[in-house]
Amino acid sequence: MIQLNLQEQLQKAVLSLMPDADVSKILVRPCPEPNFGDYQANALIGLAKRNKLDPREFAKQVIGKIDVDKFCEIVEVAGPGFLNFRLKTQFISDTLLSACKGDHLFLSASEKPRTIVIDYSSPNVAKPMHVGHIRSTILGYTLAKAFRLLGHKVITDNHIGDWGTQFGKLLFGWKEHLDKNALSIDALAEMERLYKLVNAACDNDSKVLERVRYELVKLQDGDKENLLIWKEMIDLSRHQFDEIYSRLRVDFDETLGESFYNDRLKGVVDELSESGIAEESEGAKIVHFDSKALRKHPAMVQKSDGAANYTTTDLATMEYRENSWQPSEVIYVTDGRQQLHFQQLFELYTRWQPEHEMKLNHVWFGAILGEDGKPFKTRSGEIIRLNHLLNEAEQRAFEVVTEKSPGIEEDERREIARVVGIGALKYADLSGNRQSDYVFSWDKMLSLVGNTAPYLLYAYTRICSIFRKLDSDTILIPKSFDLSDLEELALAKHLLRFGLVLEQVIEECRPNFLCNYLFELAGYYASFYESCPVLQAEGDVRTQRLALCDLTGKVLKTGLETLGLETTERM
RNA sequence: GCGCCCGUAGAUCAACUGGAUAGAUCGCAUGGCUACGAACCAUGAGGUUGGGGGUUCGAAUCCUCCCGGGCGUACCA
Repeated sequence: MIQLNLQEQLQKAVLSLMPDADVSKILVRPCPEPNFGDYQANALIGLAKRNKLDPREFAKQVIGKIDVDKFCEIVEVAGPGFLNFRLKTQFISDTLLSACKGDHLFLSASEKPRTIVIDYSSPNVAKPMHVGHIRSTILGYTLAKAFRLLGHKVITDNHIGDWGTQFGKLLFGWKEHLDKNALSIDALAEMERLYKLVNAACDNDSKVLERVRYELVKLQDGDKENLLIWKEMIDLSRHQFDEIYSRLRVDFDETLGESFYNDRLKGVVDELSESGIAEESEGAKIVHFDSKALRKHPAMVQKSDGAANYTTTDLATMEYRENSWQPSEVIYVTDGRQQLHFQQLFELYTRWQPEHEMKLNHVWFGAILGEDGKPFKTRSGEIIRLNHLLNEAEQRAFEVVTEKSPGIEEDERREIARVVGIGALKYADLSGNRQSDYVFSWDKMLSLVGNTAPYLLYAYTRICSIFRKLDSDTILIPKSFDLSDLEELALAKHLLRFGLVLEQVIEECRPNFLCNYLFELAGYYASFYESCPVLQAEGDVRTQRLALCDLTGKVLKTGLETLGLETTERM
């Protein structure tokens, strides 16, 4: 917020000196080094050079024109022509005060709310959810929260894989090899067993393969029995998905699976053919692209057996979303291996519907690797089931809570362990750059020390602990903030940056920015907590410090909620 | 072959997209509980950012060439 004010004033000042300058890249950002100031602008150097001016001299002229007295001390020129802004304590105090009064929490909702569709999680029916699904689920949900916090309208949609060639194998397996007892114990495990069994049989028995095709065709033609089995498989799968989502506290506005679009697929292919976008090749229908990146990678919209494939389904899905919600942006959260598919899809959709104005955004993430450095694959090797992972997370957290706080009743320790364990798991996934691959490791994923959820939750419980000791009528709104201790000032300045970080999160779709921010906030709070007694302080100082604790607690809680983490008052 | 991504402290990761002395965490070393919760804090050691060349006031970041790794590359999604 303040940063944008400074930026606006700076751009005005530049324009008054250089009326036709492009000021869109004259940005203000936080200083990396507090000794230099609080915010800095460095783009003047380049601008001056391009106009053959002395950068330092130009910077001084800009300072002469800029009007930021309300917020800042004297603006300084440093180095080759940086501008350094240092906030006035009075301004920081005023901002904290208005936050205490509930006017804002260091962020402001967008004046132009956008509608955004976010597509995440998307598990496949009849396959257990495993570690590979967690990134998409957690990332997508967090992004939805962040957009909403900033005032945007979000529609989340779980595009589950409930249609496709795998059902031929599943139907055959279900009819010939189903173990009803196993199905009632763990439906997804049984369905997965059937799939693997038939999949293997197909490789060396052409009769099985024939039968599998036959079952698939019957399903596609609307055979009653096959449809019933298919529906049962979906129901059983969704039941287990919902259990996981409930444990992760993740939800969706819509769950429109692939099959929802079946009726539209033929129409899409026909339109693409009629308009000359798609053409026939070796019995299939494909689309060629002109762009350099895709020239050698045509997309297939209909297989040679006449069935549509996922490109077609995704086109129909996009059309439905555009018609239903008129979003300004559609975000797909999937792993990086699907980059080519989404490039094709986006280009193809724009050719098919040239008038659309949606921003199509593939937010991809890196692979999860096994301990051996090889990619985690569903088919080969062992899968770590999401359920198992969540159990392990809670169990580890329970052991630590029991060790650290044996005085707490077991029921409460269980609840704390749930919040801390699941939180640690989510935080581990969100705190890294989403595009990096990571090696799966129990210890790493469920670590409870260092830059992890427990560190942030612990800071929050210490704040709660202070307020538990207060009388209910204690005044929490000071007259002003002195911020005379360095730790108070550093904490206060960091609070002011909350909104900026959230903007960066939705701009880049990178929740790790928020993790970094909250980790730093907890760090500033810990330092403040060590050197600035709160309850022992007296008078105005006490009130001011209590208010700082309160604001820190609110920002921490809001930030953690945005990451999908619950908080706990004790741990 | 072509395309995309990656290589940063012993390990795991950051670095606000070209900014100032490359930062954290784990581990290691030292100090701090008769202190609002020590799941904490403070201090220290640890780097030729895979390598060479280039662009400029300034490069982990952009260009180029090597070395090493991952993924993708029309009938799975």
